[in-house]
Amino acid sequence: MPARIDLEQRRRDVIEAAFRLLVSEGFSGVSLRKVAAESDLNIGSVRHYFDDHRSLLVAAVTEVGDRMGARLTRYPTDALAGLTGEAAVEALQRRLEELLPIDEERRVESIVLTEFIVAARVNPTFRPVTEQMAADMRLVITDALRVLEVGDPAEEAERIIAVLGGLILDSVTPHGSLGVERVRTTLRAHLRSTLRTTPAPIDD
Amino acid sequence: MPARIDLEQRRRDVIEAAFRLLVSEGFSGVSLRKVAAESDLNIGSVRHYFDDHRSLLVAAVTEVGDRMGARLTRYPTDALAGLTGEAAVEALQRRLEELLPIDEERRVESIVLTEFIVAARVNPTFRPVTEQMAADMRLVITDALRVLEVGDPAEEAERIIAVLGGLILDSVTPHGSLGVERVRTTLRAHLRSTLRTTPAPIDD
DNA sequence: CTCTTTTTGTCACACCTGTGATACCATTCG
DNA sequence: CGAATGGTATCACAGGTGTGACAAAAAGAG
Repeated sequence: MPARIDLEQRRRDVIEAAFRLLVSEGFSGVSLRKVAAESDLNIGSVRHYFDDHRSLLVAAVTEVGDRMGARLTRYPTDALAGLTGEAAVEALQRRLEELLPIDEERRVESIVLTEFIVAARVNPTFRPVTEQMAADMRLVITDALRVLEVGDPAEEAERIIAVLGGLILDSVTPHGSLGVERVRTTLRAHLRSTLRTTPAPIDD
Repeated sequence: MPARIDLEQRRRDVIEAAFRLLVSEGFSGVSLRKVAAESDLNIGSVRHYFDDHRSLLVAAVTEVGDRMGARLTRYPTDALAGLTGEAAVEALQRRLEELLPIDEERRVESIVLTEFIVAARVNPTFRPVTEQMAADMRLVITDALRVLEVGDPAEEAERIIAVLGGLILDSVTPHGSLGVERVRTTLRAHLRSTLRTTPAPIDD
């Protein structure tokens, strides 16, 4: 059987093309014909690697989910044990910056993820992936805060998740001109306040 | 000339129908024919009140922008002057809850706004409105923090905006099962920390 | 070589979209 | 009354969509 073609690689290429379309045209711009053109393939070929339009999209959201999951677990939580003050802030900051659109690669993933999250509101097909991601994120952050001995880790994790989500949406979408530096410093400020570094200078 | 029909009211009805479609089917579900069906009108009538598909959407995003703007300026900022502690938290909380999807009306507006914000990333048509909204929000919150004599109001406003955005996205989208109560308490917790009420109970 | 299986390519179909161009109705004005 | 105008209703067209059904090509297996 002629299996010259690396099937997995081809699928990856097609998904990558879908990512580019997601970025440039948004969710509704990802049609089979456009994906075929973007990946320099015939629509017949694309349909050979993906049964459906739907299954292509599911593969795409799964891919971005996997990548985000990998970013989440890149740094072991145990390594946070014992850290305090600015060292704790920096360690946590490094972990969470993995999820922020601070470079082109992460920007693409953030956009793709955002498009799917919004699409999932109406299209239940994508919910398993987005819900799994949200659950993983909640768990990892909560655990990290617990190891760092933060009071009420669940509540503080909720706030951090909200901050992350807001920052991602703001910087990905062009309504606030929220630059990379601003995103990072805003996150850092929030982490400092969460970890109760800088003991609240009250000025009166 | 037979002007029996209240033109503005009709336009409002159509926009309301567009809102319902935005909620139930998302941005790409808002077609002229569907809007016509949803508003119990003929497509010819819809096109009589709105030249374009595009101009209908612009009218819709403008409407939601106006409503959000009204919510932002509902409470005068001056009324915050002199407030401290829990009173300040509650006052600010009440203002900001206007923007959160805490009831059905606000939920619809949040969804509509979210759909347009995401759409605006790729479709520059909607940017003027979304950018104006973001600017207004930034200004109002910054002013409020200034009146409440918070240090570095701009930076703290940025964080509050991020929290609001994240909470809205999380509660509107079904990936985290973030209930109304949880949204409110999370916001309140953040405002308490911003206004430095509850002087950080460290437990060791 | 032939056979088999993968990969590519092409039609056609039904459906939905926005839109241009109308016609028709109804009501108010002169 | 007639006429003008706001409102309603259709039709047709070009363009895009996913998909079913194929055929053609290409390359390893025997």
